[in-house]
Amino acid sequence: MSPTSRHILAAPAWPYANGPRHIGHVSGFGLPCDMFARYQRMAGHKVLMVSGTDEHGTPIQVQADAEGVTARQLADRYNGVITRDLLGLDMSYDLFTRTTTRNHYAVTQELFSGLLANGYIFARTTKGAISPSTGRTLPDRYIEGTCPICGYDSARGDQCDNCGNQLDPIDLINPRSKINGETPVFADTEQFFLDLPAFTDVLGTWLKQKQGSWRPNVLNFSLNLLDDLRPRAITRDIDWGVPVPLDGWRDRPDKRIYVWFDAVIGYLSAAIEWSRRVGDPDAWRAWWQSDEAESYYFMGKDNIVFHSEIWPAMLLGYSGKGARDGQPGSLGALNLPTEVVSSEFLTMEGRKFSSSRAVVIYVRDFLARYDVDALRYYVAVAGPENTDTDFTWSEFVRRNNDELVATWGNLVNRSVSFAARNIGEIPGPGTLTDADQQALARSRQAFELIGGHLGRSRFKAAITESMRTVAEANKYMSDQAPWKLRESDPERMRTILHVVLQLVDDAKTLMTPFLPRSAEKVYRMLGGEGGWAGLPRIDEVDEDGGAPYPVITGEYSGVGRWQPAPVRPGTPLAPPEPLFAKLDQSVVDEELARLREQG
RNA sequence: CGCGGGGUGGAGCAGUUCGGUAGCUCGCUGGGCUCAUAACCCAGAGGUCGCAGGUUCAAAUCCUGCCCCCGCUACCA
Repeated sequence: MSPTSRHILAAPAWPYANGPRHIGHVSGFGLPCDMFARYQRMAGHKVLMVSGTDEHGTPIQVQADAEGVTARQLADRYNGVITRDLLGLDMSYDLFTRTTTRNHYAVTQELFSGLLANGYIFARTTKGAISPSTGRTLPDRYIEGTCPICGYDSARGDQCDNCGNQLDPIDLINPRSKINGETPVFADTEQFFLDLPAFTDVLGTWLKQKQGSWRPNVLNFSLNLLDDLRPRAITRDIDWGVPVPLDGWRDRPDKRIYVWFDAVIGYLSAAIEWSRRVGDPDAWRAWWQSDEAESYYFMGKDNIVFHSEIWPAMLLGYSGKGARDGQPGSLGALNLPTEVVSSEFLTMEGRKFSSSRAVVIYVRDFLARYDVDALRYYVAVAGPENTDTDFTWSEFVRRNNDELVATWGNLVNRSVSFAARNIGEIPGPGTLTDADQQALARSRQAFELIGGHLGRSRFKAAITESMRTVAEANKYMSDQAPWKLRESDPERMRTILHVVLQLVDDAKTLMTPFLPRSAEKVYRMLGGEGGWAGLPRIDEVDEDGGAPYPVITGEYSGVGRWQPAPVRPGTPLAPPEPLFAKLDQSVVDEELARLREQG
């Protein structure tokens, strides 16, 4: 059974570097993407999972100003924080980098230049809001004033929250900056625009091919947007961002490429950076330019438009495939996403996550108190895969205790400790009964079934099926009751234990994409040597002697395979430590109290 | 306002594409077992699928209208 090895790009959204990650940030797309990538690697495919921190844009600039630091300093800080958050989650990035690298600047400018050369980017003068004290673009949502329609005095620049009407900030009565209260100036400003309407037909043809394979929340939404594509400004009056690569613009301190334009390019630039770091500068092409290559993008529902319309339009335009055709840029033609996988949102105890209102649990705080696999299990089984879901501490404790500990943790514990105390090693099989054969066959069949779910990003179905497989192993052990045979039939007892431990070993493999760290423990428990799950690490790197920065990377090839592996009779066994910690009910009250204190 | 997603036993969800006596996990009740982190195994109770109509021999599943929650609506990311 040697499936054709495919090249699979796993592309999780880039976290914005304005603060530490909370579990809402990572539950929708980060962890699911990691589960997907881990499965695909185990299935024998060549996976490239790249991402990084998204560090440009107005919010970081504003926050930096407020703290009296530079945008660069703020980005450095949160790049470090987020990198550690994601490492703690065992996210198996081949490269987790950032958007403030020279490489990323160069790739962004190349995409810009290619789109410009093909006529898909044009300059236009528009009237925009400018902060008089800084000269920077003041985005609509940073402006408030009195609604010209209903008179509400805290209308936002783009919409009135009172009457619901869409607004233009220039129409607001007494407009003011939400940043510092000053009155914005509406001035003519020249910006570059991406000609999205030039891609309406190509995008429509492409999206319609995805009927039946993409989740409906992405596809229906994206198809609908096609009717109203308009040119989108891709530069801003700001000094924090990628410079516009044109004479007369390059050195201007007041014009930069818009953060979203450069952020999505990160998927490509990070792949290129990874290639250089592994010493094979063209390696990225296998994931971006081969007809057979596949790419899967994971994000929250608020980012669908950037991944299903804008980024594909950029890829098409750069490749010379829009309404005006053109030539591919110097990198060559680039592939469109195979699939855009969007999650819905996680809420927290019935409310939206909000750092400012302290409705939040940060990844680092969570991991300081609980197992990473307890969180990964919760996200897999109860995450916002198809609908918004609510994280509650009581549900977390229940899922941990009554499902993860009771079912999987206990199977490992009862089987390994029984075998360790009564035999001391993995016993060999005697004659297998029908029940034995059947249990082993069911376990083998689970690989295809669960693998199918994982390959289609159906994580909830996959983990549920995995747990069902574990429950069947528990039932097999109960039915066979080896503890009754210690005196009467030790040979039969050894056979049963052999089968049970084989089931445990299989289940460990099935659990690896979801719960890599505990799978690693079970692997060792059963005598495995070397690495199994492939855990990431942080390296300090730099570019040509520039300032060092941390990246997540790791060696994930040659680790566990998605197939049963025979246990080795004779392997010594020791009574195990519990795989997962059972949580006391008081955890719920403590965490709720902590939330109240913060809020 | 428009568009998209969701509204299924106590809790959390699947099922709705191709309509046919409502399914999973947990909890609950009763029983069993004792290898195991009072974990494991068996049996049972519990819902008519947001609301109101309609189509059909038959609807959670199709059609119409309405209500509620979430997101997007393009210079927040």
